[in-house]
Amino acid sequence: MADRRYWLFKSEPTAYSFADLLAEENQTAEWDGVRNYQVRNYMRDDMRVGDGVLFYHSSAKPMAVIGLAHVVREGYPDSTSWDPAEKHYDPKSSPDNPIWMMVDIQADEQFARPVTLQEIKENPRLESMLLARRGMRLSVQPVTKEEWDEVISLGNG
DNA sequence: GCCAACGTTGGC
DNA sequence: GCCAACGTTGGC
Repeated sequence: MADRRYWLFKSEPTAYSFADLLAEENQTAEWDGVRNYQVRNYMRDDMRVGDGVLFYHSSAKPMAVIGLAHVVREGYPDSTSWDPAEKHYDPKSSPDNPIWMMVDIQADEQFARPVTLQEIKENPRLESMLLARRGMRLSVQPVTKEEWDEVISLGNG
């Protein structure tokens, strides 16, 4: 697993929380609904089975990384994109020309305590985390090995 | 509830 | 191909 990569997935817990993921069968869910090209490209080109996922609650109390998951299925077409009944329906997408991708993730563990956005911003070892950057709105972000290790040591330390 | 940041859209 | 308008994100 020398080239294992790490990611941060954002979710508003009122829409989908880490507890929701834990409640799924096999603690596994499709990460559908992504409608941003940069994130689509991460999912299509860079994510591999086994990659680590920091699960982050946005617009929440607290705003924090709350637990860990990992990728269990690599990028494949997001079927919700061509379903008119879906919230994130995109008429340009079809089964023959999918446009949007999703991956599956499986929960590993909830942290002993949430690692808040505030402490991430205040931690010099995490100052380069994309999450802490002004205006950074990507719902899926790459995370370095150093950042991954530091966040875990805060959450479980 | 506000609004800055930023991606997307569409007129030209 | 430019860029103003618009919609969304997401912290504050």
